[in-house]
Amino acid sequence: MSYSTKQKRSISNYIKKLNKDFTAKDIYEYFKGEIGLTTIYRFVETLEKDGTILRITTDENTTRYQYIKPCNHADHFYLKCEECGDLKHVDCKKIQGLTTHISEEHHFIPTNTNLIINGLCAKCARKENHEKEH
Amino acid sequence: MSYSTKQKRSISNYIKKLNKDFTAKDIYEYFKGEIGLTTIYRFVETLEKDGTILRITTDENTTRYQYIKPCNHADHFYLKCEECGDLKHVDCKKIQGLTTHISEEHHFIPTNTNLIINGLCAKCARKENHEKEH
DNA sequence: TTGATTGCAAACAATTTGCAATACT
DNA sequence: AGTATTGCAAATTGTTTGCAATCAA
Repeated sequence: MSYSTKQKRSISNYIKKLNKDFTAKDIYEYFKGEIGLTTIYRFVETLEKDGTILRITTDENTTRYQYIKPCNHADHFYLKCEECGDLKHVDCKKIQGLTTHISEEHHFIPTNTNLIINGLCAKCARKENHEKEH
Repeated sequence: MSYSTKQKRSISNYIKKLNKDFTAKDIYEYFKGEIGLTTIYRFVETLEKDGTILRITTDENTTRYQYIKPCNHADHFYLKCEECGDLKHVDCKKIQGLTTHISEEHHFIPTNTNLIINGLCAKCARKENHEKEH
């Protein structure tokens, strides 16, 4: 897709290359001084309506989006560290069959699936262990 | 569970009887003049950490919660209807093995797992079909 | 040239924090 | 009495709007 303005093209290219989810502010920081926040909020909104990007669930209070590659699915799997807040994306195909099966069983039409495993990431778990030793 | 203060008991009773999801402001409006917003935000946060309520996905930019009726295991598995807000609890043992596996793979120590499938429940799907016929 | 788009500044809304008053044990 | 909890006011953070300047066709 080709956009009419420099700003829109820049944002579009950036989020396509980016291999993780993002917030409006992430984009703003990247193009600091080049693109205004207002423009970003406005463009991101149209991208969402287009279906180009997807609004995803997190437990922050900021809106997170993710670019959807034409071939990939709308299911999100995360490991969320309660200590440092890190959100790790996990690719898992097995779970898809499972959720499809359960949905059918309940005559439920799924649109988007979120699996969030809350806990301690490897780094924070290690840190916590060190602290206990002293 | 019994809470030490009047405010906490009031909030707790309110959300248990309420059969839909809610925001901090919803509670505030209900107890207008009786309970301060700050108290609500603070209590709701501890309820979420407890696992008593669940933070759910919406496309508003406010945090929505839903009370979870007690169940014996720490893993939560839900079908969430985007139309009527209904939250159906599903019992599924297979998922436990799967999340354990994913966690180990990433040296992650899980505390609690949430799987939420968003979509249309049977009832709302049926209703939508009827509307299309006219 | 004319209409769409940008981006600053200000408005608005949700949430958090500091702190003094108050409630519980 | 002494600690935990409340709630106001103010601060912070995320998002939206009004509008004049700028860009694209």
